[in-house]
Amino acid sequence: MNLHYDHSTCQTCSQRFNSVFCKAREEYVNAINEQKICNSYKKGQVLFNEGSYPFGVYCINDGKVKLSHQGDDGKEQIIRLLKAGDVLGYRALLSGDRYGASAIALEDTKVCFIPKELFVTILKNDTGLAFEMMKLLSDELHKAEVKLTHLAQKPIRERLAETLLFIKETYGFEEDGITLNVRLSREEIANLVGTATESTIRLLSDFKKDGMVDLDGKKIKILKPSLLLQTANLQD
Amino acid sequence: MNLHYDHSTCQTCSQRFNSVFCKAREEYVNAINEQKICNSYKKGQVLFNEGSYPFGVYCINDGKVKLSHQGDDGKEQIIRLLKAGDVLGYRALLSGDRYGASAIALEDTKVCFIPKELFVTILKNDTGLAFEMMKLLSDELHKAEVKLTHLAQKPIRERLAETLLFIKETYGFEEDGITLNVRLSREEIANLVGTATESTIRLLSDFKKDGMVDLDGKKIKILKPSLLLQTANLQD
DNA sequence: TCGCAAACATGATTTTTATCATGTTTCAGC
DNA sequence: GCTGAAACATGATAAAAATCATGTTTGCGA
Repeated sequence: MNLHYDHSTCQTCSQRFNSVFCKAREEYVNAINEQKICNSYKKGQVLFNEGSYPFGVYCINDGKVKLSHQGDDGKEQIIRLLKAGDVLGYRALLSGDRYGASAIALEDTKVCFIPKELFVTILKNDTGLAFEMMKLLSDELHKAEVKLTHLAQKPIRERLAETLLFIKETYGFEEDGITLNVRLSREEIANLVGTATESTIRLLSDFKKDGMVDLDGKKIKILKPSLLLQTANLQD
Repeated sequence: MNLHYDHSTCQTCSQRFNSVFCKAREEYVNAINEQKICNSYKKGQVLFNEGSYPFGVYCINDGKVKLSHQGDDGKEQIIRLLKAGDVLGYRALLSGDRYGASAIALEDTKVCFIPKELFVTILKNDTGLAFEMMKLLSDELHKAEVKLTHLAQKPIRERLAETLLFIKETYGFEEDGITLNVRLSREEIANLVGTATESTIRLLSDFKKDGMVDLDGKKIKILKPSLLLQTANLQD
């Protein structure tokens, strides 16, 4: 047991400067602190399932989570990658909808749950937070639209390079400064890129041959970010 | 000049029951009525350009507009189709960002412009409208995520069928009850589906052979919606 | 209404990507 | 450390889709 970890108050939460919720007025931060429910999820465990109704929002205190949408043929499509400080579950709640995707822990993860009523009450009374939520939604919408365009127009090689850079941006490196700080299977990377697992494996081998990355099991080292960026062929 | 058309007041606007803005409190509807600027755009004219900064939001009074995003290689990707009552330009404004896409009139279109300051003031003071905006953003985000998954996982034939049904849902039929009530070039349909123009032309011919649609220049008639739906292979 | 450019159409070919098959490695659990 | 299942890897093949080429139609402006 890790005695240094303490999520008993939002005031001492390790994410108190990262989350959107830290932008709420103090009285509401206190209310969240009183009503939140903290939970731990082991790698692979499900926070919520696509198709079920939301009863609150989640804030990641520590760990990593994937949001994945089930395609019509049952194939997974990873929609978003989330890290400490990120909020999830708000989309369905604000739409008044079922969850459009499932949230699954990519590693052992600590999460605070904020009940729907409290979340809505705060949004109603705290204009600042409401604007933050609108900004968050707008940013996500923009990212989705860009990804959509790339999915429609770019070859898989470019999309894989872009995805590796995206993972780097999201989770960063380990202490060595080159190893991606997350363990994703080839299949998960494929489901992020939107391609077949074999194509991903093959292209990763190519990237290794080209000296852009190094592969060591699930560990992926980014050797030449600039070459990857060039391969991704991003203009905007 | 059409004497029957009158957009002088929001109270008599033909879209006063369709737009999100009609959900604002009365005092704000009056404020919008005073400050809005109405404009007409001819087919092909640009309402705003990707990359420029927003200074307000637009509400379509009459007509049709496409929102398209420029891919890295300059190829158009149509992100959204808009009709009377729809609002556009809010995404960039709420993100504090440049426009992520250009808005172009698909036919002669009448639009009301609402200045940024007014829009923000109303959102700050009218919680109901703020929630409506959050719902709007959430719904758009959900649609984008579903489209993203389909783009990644479904073959072009299914996506074209889905797109035709989507156009039907958005713009409906002409008086005859079968002709899609919008003129889109094959290239535009391709840029909506995310494929090459030739592939779209070929598949439309196939659909015609299969008796699902009829083609008469740019007019597309939906003969068998149920067969199209089956071809689209939608589960959700 | 004539001419002409753009849009539409279709065949041939090439490229890209998925699928299938098969072998190897890795790693969790005994 | 052994073992078996899952993940990784790679070659061969097939399918899907883009591109290239060429001809036809359409519709707009002079």
